[in-house]
Amino acid sequence: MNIQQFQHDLITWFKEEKRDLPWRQTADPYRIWVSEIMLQQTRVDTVIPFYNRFLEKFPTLEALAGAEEQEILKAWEGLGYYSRVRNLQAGVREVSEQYGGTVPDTRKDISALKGVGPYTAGAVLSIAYGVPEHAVDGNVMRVLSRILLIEEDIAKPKTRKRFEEAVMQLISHEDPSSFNQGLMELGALICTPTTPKCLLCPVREHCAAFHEGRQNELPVKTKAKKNKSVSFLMAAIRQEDKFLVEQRPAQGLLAGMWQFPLLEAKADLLPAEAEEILTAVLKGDVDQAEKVISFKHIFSHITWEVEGFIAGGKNMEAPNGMRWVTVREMHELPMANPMKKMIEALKVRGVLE
DNA sequence: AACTCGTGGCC
DNA sequence: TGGCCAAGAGT
Repeated sequence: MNIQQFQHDLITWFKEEKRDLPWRQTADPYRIWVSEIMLQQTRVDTVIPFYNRFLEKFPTLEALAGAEEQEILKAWEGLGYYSRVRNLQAGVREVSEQYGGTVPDTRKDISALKGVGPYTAGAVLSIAYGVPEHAVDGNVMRVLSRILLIEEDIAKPKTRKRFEEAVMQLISHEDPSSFNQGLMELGALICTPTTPKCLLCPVREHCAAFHEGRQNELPVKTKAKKNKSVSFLMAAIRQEDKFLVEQRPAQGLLAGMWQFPLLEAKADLLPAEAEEILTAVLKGDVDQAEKVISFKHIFSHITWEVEGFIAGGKNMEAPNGMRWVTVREMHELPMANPMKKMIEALKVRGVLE
């Protein structure tokens, strides 16, 4: 492989064909950092509106450092992987306090920040500071597995190191940013998971898999195991003009998000059974239960099968960790999709505005 | 190393 | 429609 020629072909193509994305309009390390966190396991088209809103609300590192947790969660609502934004804020606060607000420019220092792993460290270093450091994501592993004909399983953690070493051999020291982004852009536009567009590829002459006609066999990636299912009872309990809501635990799935009371329960609950369970668990007078919706919500590793009920409460105190809120107040709270599905069902039913 | 942690789009 | 995926990190 002629490395100089490869760098030139990749970088020239990238500068010519790169998409016009919001985070390519800035040199602000904070903004590039935010984009890299949002883009983790998330599609570009999904990220764009979140990125724009988020930076309108938190335009500077200090603005994010000073925000309330509920505020940042609300800004992240609907994007998923909510620990990302908590870790991002923790990292930002550390930069504010330990580095005077300037994002550090060495792998050692930036990697020590919350939420900044090997990929994000290299991405921010190369894109914001022009440091020749590897930034190996799924795109890069796919692209280089083909170009270099690497047959190791990219689903295995150990394999990433092999690609990091490869990038350090190949990376341009004149333009590390365009080189790293070029590899990712190539993976997104040309060297796609299925049916790569080799005839449009700017580096196909450097590609070992293309020369052997084996581009469709790579990368090697073992399949993920499929997820399990759990049944829940979700209850919108109305008392006067308020509904009972609870905050999820600070750790784990959808940490810190708000929802109608949610209880693990058997499938196909009757309204009477739901009333009985709710009365016992909430230690209150719950009546008039009616089923509103039944839906599946598929997370990456688990599936919720939710049966949603509307019910009435009488002279109930809010149990620990729960609150009575008006509909207006409810909409200020960060809520994940299962809760939103229930709210939508209540709107359809005319229970909610 | 294996598992957790969301969402929406695609075929 | 179910499986797979998309600029990963924390534990």
